[in-house]
Amino acid sequence: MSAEQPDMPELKIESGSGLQASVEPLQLGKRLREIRQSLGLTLEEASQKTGLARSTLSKIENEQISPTFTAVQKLANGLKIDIPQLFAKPRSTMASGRRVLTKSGQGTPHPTSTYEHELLSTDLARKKMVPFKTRVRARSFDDFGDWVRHEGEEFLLVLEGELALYTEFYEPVAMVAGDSMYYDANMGHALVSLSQKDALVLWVVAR
Amino acid sequence: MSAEQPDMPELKIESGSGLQASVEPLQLGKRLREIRQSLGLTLEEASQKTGLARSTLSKIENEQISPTFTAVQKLANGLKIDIPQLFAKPRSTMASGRRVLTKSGQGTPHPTSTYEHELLSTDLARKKMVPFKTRVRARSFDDFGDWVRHEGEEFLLVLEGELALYTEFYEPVAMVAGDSMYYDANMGHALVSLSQKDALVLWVVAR
DNA sequence: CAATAAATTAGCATATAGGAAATATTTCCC
DNA sequence: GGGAAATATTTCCTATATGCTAATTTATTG
Repeated sequence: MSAEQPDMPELKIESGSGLQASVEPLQLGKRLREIRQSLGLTLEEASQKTGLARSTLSKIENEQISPTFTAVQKLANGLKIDIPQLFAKPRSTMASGRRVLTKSGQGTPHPTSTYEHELLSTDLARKKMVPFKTRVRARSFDDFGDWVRHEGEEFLLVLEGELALYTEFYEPVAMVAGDSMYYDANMGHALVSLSQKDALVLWVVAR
Repeated sequence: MSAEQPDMPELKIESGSGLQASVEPLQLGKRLREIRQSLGLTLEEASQKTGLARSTLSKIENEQISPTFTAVQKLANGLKIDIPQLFAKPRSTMASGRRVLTKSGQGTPHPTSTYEHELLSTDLARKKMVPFKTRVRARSFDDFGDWVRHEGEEFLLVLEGELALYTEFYEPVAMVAGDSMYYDANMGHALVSLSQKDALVLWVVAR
């Protein structure tokens, strides 16, 4: 990490987690039981599939023991589930019909020395994407202390003006309104306005 | 699924996963060491933060023992990482410095009876997001046979004109240039131009 | 090269997980 | 309801993870 002027300083672009410090009990046992039962398996069958003893499975499900990592691997392997999924919180039936409107100019402001961000759809948590409009104040690459770099992929659409996109591994490229760019955000990147007026862009980030 | 006029018929919107059956070794020890070192912690410091003995940490990192799940919890807790992340594979395509520019109007056309899509960044595979500009030809909700519905989440920004966004669980809402909307795409949705000229929007979908 | 810090290993004590079999509980059929 | 089969839980023993202390090895640094 470096980025003197990160796109979004305090805004952690994280996956679907939302809160992270939430010390949830994470009841592995209950979780496992749900999975096993949803597969229609008895302890005996699960035992055969995983190579773990019936009794061990029972104890794990009842939270009487804390399984070893190798045991967890056997579980995941035998029941055809991947480990992150095992620990991911019970995915709140991600159906939902969420919807949030942001009227023009009514986003959440987030100014920096080089960019002037307007975060969109901020009152929706657990988004896969983070959209924001940005007015590019920078007029030279030197306005940035270092490359901006972060996890994920980024889509950029120029809304107004003219600008140059600097990227770590390519020559700078000029862009005008209507042009768009898709790039890996861990590659250093930075925008510089070329027009008299600040260029305006739409940015969408996905982790 | 229903959608007589799906946003993007043949285009599979997939995440960055790609293969899934890859039976990776999942070397927890190595992973943990990376994390600890990237935090600039010594074993002793990590020990204090996690409550696990120095020697135990060493053994775990060197894969001499298979940590208990409670140990893993202490690890995750003490080092401020969440468990799924601990087990997520080291993201293969992680590095990469992909970049693709689409000049205004140079996207891939994809017309339907209600929408006129221009797909952006099409020559980049395995994207987390699928961006496209769309000219909304529909002038009435009846122009659609049924709701458009698909996996994932969708971000919508109105670029030109005026339109109404119909969604399954809400009243229709009018939007003008600059307005944006974020919604779950499995909720039925459809756009209808209200202005004389067709409205123009930017759409970004993430699975 | 010396001095120091950090990491690995060893040995031992203890807590706890894992496996096999006994016991308890539930399910289901008559 | 009773009894048998299936399923789950508990018991007991062994294997192993964890903590502690300390010794040894391996970086780091001046």
